[in-house]
Amino acid sequence: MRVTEPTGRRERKKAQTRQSLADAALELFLERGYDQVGVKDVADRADVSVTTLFKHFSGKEALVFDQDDELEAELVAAVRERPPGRSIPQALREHLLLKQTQLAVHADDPRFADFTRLVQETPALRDYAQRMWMRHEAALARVIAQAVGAPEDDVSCAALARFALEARGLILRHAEPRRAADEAFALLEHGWAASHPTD
Amino acid sequence: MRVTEPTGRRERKKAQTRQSLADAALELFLERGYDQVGVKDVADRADVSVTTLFKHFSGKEALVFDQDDELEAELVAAVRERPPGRSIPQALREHLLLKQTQLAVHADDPRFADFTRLVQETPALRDYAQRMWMRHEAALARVIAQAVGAPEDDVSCAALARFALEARGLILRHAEPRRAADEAFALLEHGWAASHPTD
DNA sequence: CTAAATAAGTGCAATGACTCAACTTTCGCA
DNA sequence: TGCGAAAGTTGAGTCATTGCACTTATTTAG
Repeated sequence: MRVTEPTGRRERKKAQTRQSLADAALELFLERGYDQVGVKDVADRADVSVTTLFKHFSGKEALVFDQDDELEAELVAAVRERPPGRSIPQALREHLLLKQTQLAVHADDPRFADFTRLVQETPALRDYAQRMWMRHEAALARVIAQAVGAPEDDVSCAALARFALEARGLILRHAEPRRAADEAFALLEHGWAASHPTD
Repeated sequence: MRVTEPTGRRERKKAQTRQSLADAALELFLERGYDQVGVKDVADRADVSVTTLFKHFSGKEALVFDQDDELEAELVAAVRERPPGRSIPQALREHLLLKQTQLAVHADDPRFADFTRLVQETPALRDYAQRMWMRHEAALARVIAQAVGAPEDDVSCAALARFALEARGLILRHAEPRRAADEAFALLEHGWAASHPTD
């Protein structure tokens, strides 16, 4: 009964069909556009049944985003392991910008460029991505509270967490992300500094 | 060709069926719970066809919320007609709290209490209500920008608008709304004061 | 006052995402 | 080897939402 190491052919096959589905989905969405592709089409191209598709992914939108856990870990790390002298809002601003820049860096990879364009141009996916980030609001609030020694359910920490994540949407839609981030976070940094001068 | 006064049997009938639908929906949702009621059931009780239902309401969730325009007007007014000496974040905090308190005031009306409980306990409705507020983000951002003489698309104004509306969700889920509002808005008030000392 | 324009409402079929129940196949492991 | 769990399948079904063709009532222009 091993806990680590997935071990086995079975798991590999499972991972493989999952991957086939994700690949098929991305291909089709890029070819025809998200709304022009049915769940059925994706399942067909991956050569599995629709039911199987839903055993692997919680919904149509999830076919495109395979991150989630990673995302939360990075977010928490950005706060917990921020360099000394950098405030929490600053650390969050930099983290969000970094994630944006990562996209720009891969801009030469046409796959990546097309993918981001797809997400930005499809309302359903844009919204899903935002909710995906918001899903980690609680975790972020918790780590902030820990960092400043506040109670777990402290409202200002929860507020900072939500506002910072929400700021991502603001940054995304603006042509000049850096400037947008600075202006949006100015609000949070000053406000936060007023009650937590040292963090 | 009259512009004011809707005048006419047609409009009256239309308003009536709309009302029947809203009433039927609320009754059924309270009786059985939102998810246990189909759109068909609502249409049947109001004695209209499903197609007609969708001519009156944009979706199932909309059956419960008949406000929207009013909401935006009040929000804009709260900023534009704020008493002298009160900052914009303060005005918004008070406005949101007022809307909360309005519910508490009607707490003796069992209809109202049940209604709010229904909304809070049904994820689909909770989310819809939040999106309903967020729909006025742009309008709020615009009126804030006007109030401080900033360009229409100023990022700090957009940020304040979004954060303030988003704060509503935070306030809602806390047991002590007043305190939650104070803590969440402290962030915004201090941050805003730093760059707009006089508003 | 009547006829044409307009708008409300109906019935029905279709689509598309998602679920369920009852299997069959395929591994992993004792 | 052989059993049980996990992966996958099939097929039918639910539910919100939309499009289409049609009827009926109400306006309104002439």
